[in-house]
Amino acid sequence: MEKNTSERAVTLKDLAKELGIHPSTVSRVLHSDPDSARGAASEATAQRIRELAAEVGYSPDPQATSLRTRRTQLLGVVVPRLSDLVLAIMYEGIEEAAARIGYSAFVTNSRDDVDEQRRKVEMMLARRVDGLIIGDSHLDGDVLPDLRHRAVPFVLMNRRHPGFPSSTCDDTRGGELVAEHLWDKGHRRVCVIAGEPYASTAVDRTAGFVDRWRALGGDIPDDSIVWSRFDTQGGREAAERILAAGTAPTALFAVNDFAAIGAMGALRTHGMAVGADCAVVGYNDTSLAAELPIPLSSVRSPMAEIGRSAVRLLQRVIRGEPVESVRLAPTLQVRESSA
Amino acid sequence: MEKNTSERAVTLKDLAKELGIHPSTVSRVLHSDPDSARGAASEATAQRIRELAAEVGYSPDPQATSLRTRRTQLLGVVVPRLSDLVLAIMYEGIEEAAARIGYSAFVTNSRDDVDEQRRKVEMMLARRVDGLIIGDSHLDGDVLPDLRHRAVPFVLMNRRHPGFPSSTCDDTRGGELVAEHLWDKGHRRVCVIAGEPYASTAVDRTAGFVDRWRALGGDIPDDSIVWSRFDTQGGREAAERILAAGTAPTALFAVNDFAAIGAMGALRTHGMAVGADCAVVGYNDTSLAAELPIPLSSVRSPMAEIGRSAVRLLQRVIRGEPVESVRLAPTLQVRESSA
DNA sequence: CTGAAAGCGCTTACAG
DNA sequence: CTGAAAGCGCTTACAG
Repeated sequence: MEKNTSERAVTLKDLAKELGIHPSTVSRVLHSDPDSARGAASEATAQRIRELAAEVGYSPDPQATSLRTRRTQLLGVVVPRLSDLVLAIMYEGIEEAAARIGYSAFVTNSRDDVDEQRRKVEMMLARRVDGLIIGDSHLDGDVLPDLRHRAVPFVLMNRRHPGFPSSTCDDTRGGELVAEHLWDKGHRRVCVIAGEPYASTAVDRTAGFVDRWRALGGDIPDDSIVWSRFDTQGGREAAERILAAGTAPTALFAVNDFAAIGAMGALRTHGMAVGADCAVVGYNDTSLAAELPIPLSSVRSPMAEIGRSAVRLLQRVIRGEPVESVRLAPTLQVRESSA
Repeated sequence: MEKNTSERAVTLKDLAKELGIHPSTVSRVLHSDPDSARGAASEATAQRIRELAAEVGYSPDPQATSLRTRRTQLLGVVVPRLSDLVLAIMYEGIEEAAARIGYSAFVTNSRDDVDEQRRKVEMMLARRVDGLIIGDSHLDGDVLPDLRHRAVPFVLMNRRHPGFPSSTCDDTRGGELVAEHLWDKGHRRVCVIAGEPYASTAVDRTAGFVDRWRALGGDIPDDSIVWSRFDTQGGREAAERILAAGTAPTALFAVNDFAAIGAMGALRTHGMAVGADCAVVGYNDTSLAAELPIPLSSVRSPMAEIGRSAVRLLQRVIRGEPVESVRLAPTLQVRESSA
């Protein structure tokens, strides 16, 4: 039998015919793990089968296998956008963890649009994924109860939602860390570039900061909290609004590194020196933060681990085991922007 | 028939039984497009079928369909890493263009490692994708001839390789644009942060710059070209090497925005003002460039369009039609960093 | 216009 | 230890 280079892939039947045995025997051998022959076939037969399979590069047709077993070994992942570095890193964690347990990850962008999210989820289900990792959950979203009602195995990632299992950073704690740091540095007039109000990440980081700030005795009026897009431009616009509003703060907390970078740009435009005139702290400690011309202080969240942990969580859900949400601890990296 | 909320999905057979007709009739109707009944069934029957299908939310099992048709409607995409913003944006273009023609995109990271690349390609083929978009081609790579020999439909994206169809930016032209710009601004002592020598993007951008520079009458010794990683840290390290080497250049061309940002950091560390003391130009014009504290000049490449174009190219390859590589035109965005 | 049959490539009880 | 059969959910010639 030649190594296969033609159109048609080698099938179980081809192997069986070549060896003069029944396809079911080949199947049995190839699906029990090598050491435990488990009565699948005699060791001699098993060896002949495995040798031939390796020689011709046999790879079972996953469509046929799925049709029979009712499992696709596919994990669907829905994120707002992979061009958000934070989600891209989490996805790398997902891909790695999924591969380790025999799944492939299948990812799609929803642009943080609820209609698109619903369409993409349906697309994933139409593809018959074994489970779903939702990375774009909205606090007011209604797709989750529907998924639960349809008994679809799923977990949330990055953003949490009360009542559903999730793998996230402890964003409340992250906000607290920033409040403590800026308070210690003597800042008393601070503003928060808070992100999108529909995302738990934004809400929790902001709430963690504000609550801790007030507990420390600080004052922070509501109009010091400016909701914004998560990206660089959103951060710049939010900072512009803050600086236009009157007395400039001595420190800014942006709940996202990219928003923080945008804010740094706005400060410079207004002739203010980042660090000296106004401290800036970001969130996620993306690889850029440490390398910026003025290195950015940032809350480090274990992004890849959040992705890996989501996979482990989902695996338990698929198996019907009880699960507990995971909230991973953040740490603060202090750099020149707020030193 | 109730809307399906149980474990088992509704099948063609279920629909047929409910309507008292044969499954093959249901299949025929559901697969011819609505307006052209094309003798699939009487209009009356067709209508009943479509209504019931919509009512119960029938979605055909793609595994069963694939097994029968020998097509998965899956496009495999291999990229170095989605956490590289450039690839993430290209992937968004791929996803959109693929959906438009009835395919789903299935993406994986290879970390720019040749072994990993081979593994990931094999994984994609084992999943029986209908075609492959290779975004991590190495100039010295040998996986491409093997793929061609096995008659796998594939195209390259972002990085080209002589003899294989690709969708890329005209990187040579991009390098030329930068040379012309810096020359016009009066710079005569320039260095190139050149990226990885195995990537055609790096090689072409650098060659385009150098060749044009010399054609303009400029001098650029070989040790002014410093190979580097594509990321921020790689750019910083390269710039450090350049600054340590002796006479500082008056301009730096980094073949990647992130490398350019790292270089800006290194300049600042050495007390040099970006723009005033040393111009910096990047490549790709990622969303960050315009929003940086010192806005970065950058060659704009049509990233999403490169992805979309790769899909169209691949579709032609899958159909067995002749294809021509696509090289999309770049434009230069001049900003404060080199104004 | 519609039905009946075969078969895509697997897995999995069930015999023997 | 191995074979034979059934069936997962589709599509597609082939009849009539």
